[in-house]
Amino acid sequence: MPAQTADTWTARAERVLAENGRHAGQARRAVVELLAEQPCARSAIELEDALRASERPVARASIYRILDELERLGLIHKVQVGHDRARYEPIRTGDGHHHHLVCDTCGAVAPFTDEALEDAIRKLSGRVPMRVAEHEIVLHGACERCAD
Amino acid sequence: MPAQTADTWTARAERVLAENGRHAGQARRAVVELLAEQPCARSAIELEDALRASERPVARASIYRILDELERLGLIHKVQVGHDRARYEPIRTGDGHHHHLVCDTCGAVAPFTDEALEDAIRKLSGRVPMRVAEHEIVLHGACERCAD
DNA sequence: TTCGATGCAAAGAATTTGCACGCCA
DNA sequence: TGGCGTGCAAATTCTTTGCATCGAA
Repeated sequence: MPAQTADTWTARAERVLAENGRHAGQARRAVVELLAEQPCARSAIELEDALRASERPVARASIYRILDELERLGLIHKVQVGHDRARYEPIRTGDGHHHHLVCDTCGAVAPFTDEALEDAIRKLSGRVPMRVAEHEIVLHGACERCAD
Repeated sequence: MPAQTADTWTARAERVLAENGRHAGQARRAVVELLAEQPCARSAIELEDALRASERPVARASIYRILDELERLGLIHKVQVGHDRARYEPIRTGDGHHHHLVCDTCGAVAPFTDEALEDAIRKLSGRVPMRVAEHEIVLHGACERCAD
């Protein structure tokens, strides 16, 4: 049940923030709750728009600061899908990590997972001249709606 | 021999440009030749710096226009490695396509290839709710120099 | 001589920083 | 009360556009 997953992440986020001596501001709470509801990565601007339309608008600078902090605390991932701005999404402990499909026509972003792909990455990581910490995979193309 | 590969790409670029009714300007020639020498993806700013230090400086706006045109003609790829600016690299017909390793410490970018990975992507592409045209894979971590 | 090519400056868009004030622990 | 939290405006950085001029076919 996705609602519970969201709650869990929200709760963990609040806890981690508190443990790190952060006060509980309203702007940050609004951002955390909004992030928890997202099905996939969102940009700072998208979050700002959604918040402006809500009951708790948050200044753009605050959004960037909050996102930056959440990333440093390991609560969200900053991903560079599409050829434009950065996007952010919660790191949930339950569901494994996923990658992204990007429609180059309408800009839609959707998640996908593939174990064979992860396996290939794992094996590959040992053979490469680098200590691999993360990986990011983006498939570009036309989504079902735009392909027709 | 890499020099020949570079020559081949340069020649193809000049040909494609001519076929599309483009005049042969000096700024564009300088950019094309510089791109041909690069071992991996470069940003517009990096190209500008290299050109300013050379005998044929090119205005930044011209560099962006040239890169944009080369991309539209299918001569270079625009890739979003790292969490920052866009990078560009020639599309050579000979050597297959590759992906990127990015050092999060020093920012270095290096290419790698892996057939198992490509295979996984090919198989995956059919199962996904999208007509996949391209894919981009980036491994983040610490390069050999920075890992020590 | 006709367009494309290019430089320079200004405009834009995304992101960051400085500073003063407000609010939580 | 002290320090984090937040908003607003200004500053940065990367990229694009407007416009006048130069150069290649």
